[in-house]
Amino acid sequence: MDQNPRMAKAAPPPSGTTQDRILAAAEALFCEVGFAGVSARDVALRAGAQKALVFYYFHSKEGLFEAVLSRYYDAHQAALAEALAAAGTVRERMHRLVDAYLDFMARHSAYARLVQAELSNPSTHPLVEKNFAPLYRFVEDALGEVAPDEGRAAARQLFVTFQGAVLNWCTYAPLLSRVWGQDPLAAPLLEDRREHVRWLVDLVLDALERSPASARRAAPAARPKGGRAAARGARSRASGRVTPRAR
Amino acid sequence: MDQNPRMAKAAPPPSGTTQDRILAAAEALFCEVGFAGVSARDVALRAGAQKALVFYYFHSKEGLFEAVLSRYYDAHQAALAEALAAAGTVRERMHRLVDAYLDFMARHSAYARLVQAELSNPSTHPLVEKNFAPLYRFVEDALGEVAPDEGRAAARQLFVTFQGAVLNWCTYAPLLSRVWGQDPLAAPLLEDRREHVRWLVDLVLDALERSPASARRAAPAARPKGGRAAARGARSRASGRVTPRAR
DNA sequence: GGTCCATTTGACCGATCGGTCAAGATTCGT
DNA sequence: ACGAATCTTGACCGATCGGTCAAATGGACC
Repeated sequence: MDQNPRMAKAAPPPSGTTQDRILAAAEALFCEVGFAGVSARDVALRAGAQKALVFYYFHSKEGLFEAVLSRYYDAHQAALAEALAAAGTVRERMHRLVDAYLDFMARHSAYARLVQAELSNPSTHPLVEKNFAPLYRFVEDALGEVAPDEGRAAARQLFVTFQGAVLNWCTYAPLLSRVWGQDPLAAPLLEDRREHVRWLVDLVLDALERSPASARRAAPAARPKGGRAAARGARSRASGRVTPRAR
Repeated sequence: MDQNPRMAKAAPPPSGTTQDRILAAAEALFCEVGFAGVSARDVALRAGAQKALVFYYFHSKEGLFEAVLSRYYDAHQAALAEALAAAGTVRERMHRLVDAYLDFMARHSAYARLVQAELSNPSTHPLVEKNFAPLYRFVEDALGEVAPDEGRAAARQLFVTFQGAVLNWCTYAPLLSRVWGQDPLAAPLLEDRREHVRWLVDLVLDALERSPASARRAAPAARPKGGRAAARGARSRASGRVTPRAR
């Protein structure tokens, strides 16, 4: 009886402050079993701390979740910003963006699954939205360089498509792994995926370069037609911006 | 968390047997708040039944979840099968498949979100896998008509890409709706999405027809080259394996 | 010494959870 | 009409949940 060593404590050595250890434990646990599946007692146990300390430092379970989420989104946005910062042709920068996204998601697939999981929970997805919105605007700005505002190749369409092409490979990995008998996030299959997404990006960019007007065909009303990037830049407020566009 | 969705108790539609009413209530609740967020008491309350009846008919909460899941997957697979059944060129059938998928997911976006949510839960995703696997093989067989087995345009790559392009539009709808100020699942935006996915399908099919060899470039070994669908059918019937990898 | 303040502890609370049970009510074959 | 099988009820169980609290620690400054 007594304390069963079945629950991995993983970090009983006093690495970092108590607050950091709780945050790290919560991070791991939320990703493993989702928000509802984690109890404050579990978090404290893995952090080698007392349950009450969870509430002392983070006030509530939702506060803890929020802390974990924003830490992740910061890393997420930083990874994408770095990929977009360097110079190069539009095509090179798109490839870098998609590469960085794939690498980040493959490394943090549990986090990606967590976010997708909480999407269905109406009480927690305001938290997700708060982090998602600036990230979306950031990427949409980047896509606005190559894609029109409306029509069947609009920036928002490409965003969802490329985002889904990369993300679902990672979030569906546990399922696909069983169906295929191989891990989609391990070296051979992950590189296959990278090849595919790059191929897809090139396909779309070729089509956009070949006939930029036809891609916009489905858009009915003529729009005021200011500089597209300028209009878009004005829309995204100054606060959320991370990297000024270098072209 | 919040007790908003709990208050839906009185005036249960006397339609159907008690078992059906419980199943319908569970369906709605699981989609609203996920597996962990639903209690047997909630289900019984909404169904206008007694809590013990949930366990009488479905043995456990997981049994109830399994019943809900398989009912949904049956409808899902039926929708896709109908789209693939009719005759036509490969391109027409691919368009119909994607259309049917988009329509089904737009109508059942809550279900799509539920499935994605439970993907992160290792204790429930065997249940999801049991339903996902045959559906995957079914669609992969269809894709095998147009796509090679390996390389950057392999059937499995296209599956994840198109599936993600359609599905994420629906599962991310609550988030995108707030960012855009419009509902992605309502008429105007949903048709925009359909245009985009059709455009994307054409882009890929054109590329595959133009140079079927180059798409397969990354695949080194020459394969026996029997009828692709036949070989795939035999393979998937025989065992869980889909494609032996040579690299 | 003493005092202040952030940190830590362990016991405690009410509510809710999934699941069981024995006994009543209803339906049905005969 | 009668017993058997099926369905329904409400009370009940042990466990766990998020969250609180008063008291104990321990170091920093005077």
